[in-house]
This record gives sequence, C-alpha cells and structure tokens, in this order.
Amino acid sequence: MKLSTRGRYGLRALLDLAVHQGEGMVLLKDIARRQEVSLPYLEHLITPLIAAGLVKSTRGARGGVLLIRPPAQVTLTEVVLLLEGSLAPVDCVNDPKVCSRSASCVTRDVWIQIKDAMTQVLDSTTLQDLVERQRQKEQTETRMYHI
Amino acid sequence: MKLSTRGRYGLRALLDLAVHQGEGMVLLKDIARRQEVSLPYLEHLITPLIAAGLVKSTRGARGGVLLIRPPAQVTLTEVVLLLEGSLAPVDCVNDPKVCSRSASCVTRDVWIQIKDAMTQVLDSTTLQDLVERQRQKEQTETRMYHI
DNA sequence: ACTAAGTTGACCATTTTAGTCTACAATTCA
DNA sequence: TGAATTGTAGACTAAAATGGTCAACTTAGT
Repeated sequence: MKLSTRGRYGLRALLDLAVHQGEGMVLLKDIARRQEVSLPYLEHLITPLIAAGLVKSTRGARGGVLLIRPPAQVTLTEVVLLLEGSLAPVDCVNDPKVCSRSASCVTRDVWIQIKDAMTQVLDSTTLQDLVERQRQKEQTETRMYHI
Repeated sequence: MKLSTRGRYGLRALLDLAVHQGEGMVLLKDIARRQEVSLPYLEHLITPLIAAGLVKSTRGARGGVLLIRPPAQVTLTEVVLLLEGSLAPVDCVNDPKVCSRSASCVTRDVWIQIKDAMTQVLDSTTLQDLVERQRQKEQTETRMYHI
C-alpha cells in the first residue's frame, strides 16, 4: 500500500513549479536540483503532466516548463491520478468485472470506503494550499532561527 | 498505491473464519476452496495471523484453525497492519528520519492526512461488521431470487 | 552553425509479488 | 504402533513493477 516515487517526486516537482509560478520558465535542471531528483528521471515524471495539459514546456535555449493553470485550480486528486493511475487500492473498485465475487464481496465495500476517504483528502487540497502551507513553514522556521 | 494479494486474500480468509466462528475447527482447505485461493499460498497468509495471536491453529487429524477473539473485537486496522505492514503511503510518515526533508515537507503532511483517513475507516470496522454486512447481502440476494 | 533546453525510447538492475514444492512435525484414530 | 490427516517452515522461482540510466533526437534561441 505504498505510493511509488512517481507520485511522490511528481507532486513535489509540481509544487516546486507552483511556488515559482509567475516567474516565467522554470528549468527542469533547477527543479531536479531543488527537489533532489535526477534530471533524467524527472523528465520521465513530467511527461504525463505535459501530456495531460497541466504543464507547458518549451524546448531549446531559454526553454523550460511552467504550470498552465493557477495553482488554486489544481487539486491533488488530479495530480495523483495522473501520476499513479488510480486511487483504488484494488482493481475491483474501479471495475467490478475483474472479479466474479464483486457483487457480493463485503471486503470490496471496505476498499471503496478507503478510496473515497483518500479522494476526499486529495479533493480538498490544491497546489495553492500546499504553496501557502510551505510559506508558512518557512516563516515559522525563520522566526525560530532568529529567537 | 495498490494493496497486495496478501491483504486482500488474508482479510477474506479472516472474514471466512469469522463467519464460521463457533463451529469449531475450520480447515484451511475449506477456506482455500471457498475463497478461491490456493492452499499453499493461504498457508503463507495465515502464518503472520497465527504469530500475532489472532488465529489459533491445531495440527493433525481433526486439526484446523479458528479465531481466538470474538469478531467484534478485531478491527480491520489490526488485520491490515498485520498483513500489509503499515498504512503509511510513504515511509517518512512512520519515520521522519528516512528523509532529510521531512520537517519542512508539506507533501509529507498530505500523506499523513491520507494515512489518517484510511486508519479512520479501518478503525471503525470490525470483522463482526463485515459478517453482518455479508449476511445482509445474502438475504437480499435470496429475496431477489424468490421475487 | 552552435548551444541550450526538453523528448523519446531503449535498456537494465533490483526488488517485490505471487506463488509452488518438498520435507517435516504434530495429532488422531484404527 | 502406524497410517492418515492436518498445519509449518523454508527453499525456490517466474513474472512484474520499480527506479532508474543512457543515447539519440528535436526544437528554439543567439
């Protein structure tokens, strides 16, 4: 029941992008450095986000990537769905036909509840929320440091 | 973000055991047949449950397995924890030290929320709840059949 | 042209998953 | 006693997923 690095690194990359929203093109190289992910690997993580129209990329000199929509309009559900494929802990949640027991299976009902609970958390959080939480943390840390 | 077959089959085996609670020893062979899991594999799944003191086993002729505690006193949190190891979607949720970013990482906070949401669902459901839901489903199905 | 990006796809090592198989230990019962 | 029955333990394995790297390519600026 673990998230893969795609989900973890991918969300961090997107958050990094949201933090630098409005500063023009962001280099993948810089995201990779800040988020401590290898550049070749990050390139693979960013691909589905570009394909989905969440991120815009420009090649060549002065190229880079940037978030297309305002961070407040990007929910984490959308992001995690793109990166991980699905929130269902077992396949029968999305498609009852994969298991002949689906109709009568009460454990399936539990997995549905689990999925719904996760969806609710992710639906109610946007990239903007994360940006704000991060700024708040940074501020608190700085204040702590000065005391 | 998928549950492994250990968690899925294991919970089903335990539910099967709960349904037959009070009928004396249950044969692994019968659980395997009813739950459509191979016997050798089921043996592996049941082992940690025995080790954890959730299930009692007796070898030899007239042997079998049975649930030690009443189904109402076994939460799904306990079961899934035994079978899957942890509910944390990423390791830093259980142990902040595995990542140097933990203290300042806002994505980690999201994963903690996810874990808490899952825990809440599983904490509030016992094997007894599943037994009752299953009996209710069976009843409804039978009634549907007769109409 | 040259350089600085991002893009694509092939490739690969390691780990996890989902099992099977064999030998063994304990228990009952004829 | 010993044969049948049942669970136990561990070695083993095939297949898939994970977590990458590398090289060749495309595109855009200077």
